[in-house]
Amino acid sequence: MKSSARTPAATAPEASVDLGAAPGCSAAAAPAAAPGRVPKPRADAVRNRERILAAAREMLVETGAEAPLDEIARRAGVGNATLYRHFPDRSALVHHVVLYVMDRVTAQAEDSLAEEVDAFAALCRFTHAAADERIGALCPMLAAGFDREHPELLAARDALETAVETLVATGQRDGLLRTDIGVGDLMVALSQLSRPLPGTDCGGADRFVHRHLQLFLDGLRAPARSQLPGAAATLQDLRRKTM
Amino acid sequence: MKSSARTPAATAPEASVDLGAAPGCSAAAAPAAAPGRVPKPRADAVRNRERILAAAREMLVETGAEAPLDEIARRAGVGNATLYRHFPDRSALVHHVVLYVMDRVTAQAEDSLAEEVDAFAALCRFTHAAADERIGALCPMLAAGFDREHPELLAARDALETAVETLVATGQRDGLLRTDIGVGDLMVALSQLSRPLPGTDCGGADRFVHRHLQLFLDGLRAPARSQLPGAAATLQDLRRKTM
DNA sequence: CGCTAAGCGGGGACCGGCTCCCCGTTTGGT
DNA sequence: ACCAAACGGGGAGCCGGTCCCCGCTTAGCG
Repeated sequence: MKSSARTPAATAPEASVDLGAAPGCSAAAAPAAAPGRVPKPRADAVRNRERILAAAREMLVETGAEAPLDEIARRAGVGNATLYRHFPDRSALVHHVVLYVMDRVTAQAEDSLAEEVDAFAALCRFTHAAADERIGALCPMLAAGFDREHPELLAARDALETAVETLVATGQRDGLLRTDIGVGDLMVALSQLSRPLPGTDCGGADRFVHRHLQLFLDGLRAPARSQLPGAAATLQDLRRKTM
Repeated sequence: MKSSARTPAATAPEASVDLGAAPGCSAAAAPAAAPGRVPKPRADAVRNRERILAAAREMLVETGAEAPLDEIARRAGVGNATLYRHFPDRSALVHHVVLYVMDRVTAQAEDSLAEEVDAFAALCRFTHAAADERIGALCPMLAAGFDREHPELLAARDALETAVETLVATGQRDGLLRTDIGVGDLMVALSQLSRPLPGTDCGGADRFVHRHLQLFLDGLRAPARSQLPGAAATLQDLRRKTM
């Protein structure tokens, strides 16, 4: 691993999008140390928050971006009010889930390159790992409007992009990866192949995902077996449509 | 090409699901011949029916299985009442769209095998053609419950399956296609890769679909470049989850 | 050229599901 | 043991989709 803050977003309570550090009054009571820091998070509150986040990730992945919030709450084992207390609205929830997953995927990209024997092996490991993180299920949410311009999101995206870019470039430099493909090709195909097919509770399809990714990766190997139509998909191409 | 009624379903008005092919008698008068035969379809009625079907195919492909029917009507340039007059409910409409597309894809499979130089070339042609027919957009609808057991649908599915099965088997027999994959692998990956990514009006993504399919096909070529996890996906595997 | 009814179009009522709030109750923290 | 932060369930409000009703258009035919 090398850069990009990892662990924080994953588990830490971390102030919600909205609550800024506004309250100017501060010097007062015991719990609040810094100027206007929220007094304290209660133990079960943070636990519930994480349960909700986990359930939301599952539901969003299975059911899609328009999964009923009440159902997410039910699955998390909390009342719906609790969910709305932690995340003011749907987009806030999606926002945090997306950040969480992107962060983990970026970490996978960095770890893969650092730890695998060659760049192609790293690419394979990254690809399969990203699929396990259900990265494919996220694209619909990213595409579905919402927070396109949010700085946190942009930062996460950039981190992911550079990590994968490095992975691809290294593979091509070492002659292991065909040179007529771009980062965009990898990311789009990865998203598509790992997308859960609706209707199934991602129960059986999963068995196949890794097979198909492996087949795709075989097609990516260095001696190109065919000439591809169109031009390599760059990051700009993605940006214009996916984000 | 070899079997399976083709052209009829494509353009002909073709009796709706409900009205059976009862006409045993024929000799009688001009409009109403047999007991309760519909007198006649009016010219603009059949034209509207086709406009609706075409618009529905577009919308279902772009927006997904839950596209608003009123919007389909609007795009077809007819009133919503007209749509409901032709297709009593959503599932009837979807039913016809699915049949139409499956029929065309089956035809592509048969033609490809008959006309291409070798089985792998046939497989490539079929795959790209099926993507152009937006077969990927259909799976969600098939999965979304509805008419799983309808005989017309089962027949269409069987026809498609045998056609593709032949394609794959021939390729494997001739040593052009790796033998550790099954029809299911091809169909699922094809569906996934050709699925429109939501949010985009399938405008830009299309450019990439064929690139990625080609990459996947390269991975399918005969000297297998890796060992695949899991077992080849058979038709039974698909049946249990996709239909 | 005019008749007849099949077909058309738009507006609106019904309905189901999702969002979000309110208030009595529980529970963690000191 | 106290207090307030947090919880949970129930329900009002709302939005969007489905489907029907009625006056108008127009194809088909003598």
